[in-house]
Amino acid sequence: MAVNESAEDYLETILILSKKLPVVRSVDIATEMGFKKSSVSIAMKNLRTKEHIVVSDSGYITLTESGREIAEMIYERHETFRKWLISMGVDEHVAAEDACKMEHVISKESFEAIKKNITIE
Amino acid sequence: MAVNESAEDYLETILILSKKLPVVRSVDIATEMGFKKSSVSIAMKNLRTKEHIVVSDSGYITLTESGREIAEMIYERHETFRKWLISMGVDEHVAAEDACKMEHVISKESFEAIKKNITIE
DNA sequence: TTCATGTGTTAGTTTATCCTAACCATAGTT
DNA sequence: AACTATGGTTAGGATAAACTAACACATGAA
Repeated sequence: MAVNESAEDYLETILILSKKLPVVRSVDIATEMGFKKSSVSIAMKNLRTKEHIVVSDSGYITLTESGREIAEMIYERHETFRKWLISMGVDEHVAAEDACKMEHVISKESFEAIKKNITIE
Repeated sequence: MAVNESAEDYLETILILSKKLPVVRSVDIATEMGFKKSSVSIAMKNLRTKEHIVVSDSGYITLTESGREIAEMIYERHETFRKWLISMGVDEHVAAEDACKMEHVISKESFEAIKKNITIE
């Protein structure tokens, strides 16, 4: 179940894209993340072998149970940190960037403690 | 002046060690961080060429002005996050670990906002 | 003096991610 | 049918940061 930071980012991006696109393809991920399609291709191969995603014959990517779990965990952290920082007056762009990094490095225990203790707005 | 995460960790460790040891050597850093001495040797070479440290003939390491600045910034963040997490009930060990990661990834702007808004204790 | 220990360095390896470049397949257009 | 664009894959390169292994050097003890 353990994944590295890079894989977490890809999974989160797939989740976000699946909210706004009818289907998610490698090239969509590459565009969104600003990576080359070759990099995404290899990352998808890894996620596939770890069974965090399934890829259809047409190249449509969907999260598996485990992939979705990771993606949603990361996404929740992202949104929590981002909104919290913004509510304290941090620039929106900076807040999103910092949230994007903090979301990966924090333990479950610390995140739960923070979530319980902070007030947004 | 920009340094990467790894270099920041080394500088912070040198600062911490200099508070509790009469002199700081490569091997002390290796022991503290759990790295091999060869890794530390190379890291010290980099810090030396960037003039963040000075190494005496006997191998004693001291921070330069710029090195100390970085180390103290990181250390302040570390202590702020660590104490804050502990004050919210997070296990001491986990708090230290998470602080050690958060300290590197956050922007100055976000850190100042957090520092202003959190209450420790 | 010889030998073990402690410290530091160097060379070369590993792993993780990114990259460029080249290629293949499909589908739509002329 | 031939061309072109789109999307995916593969091979190979770059970089960063750790590693192992081997060696140099100094010092203190047998």
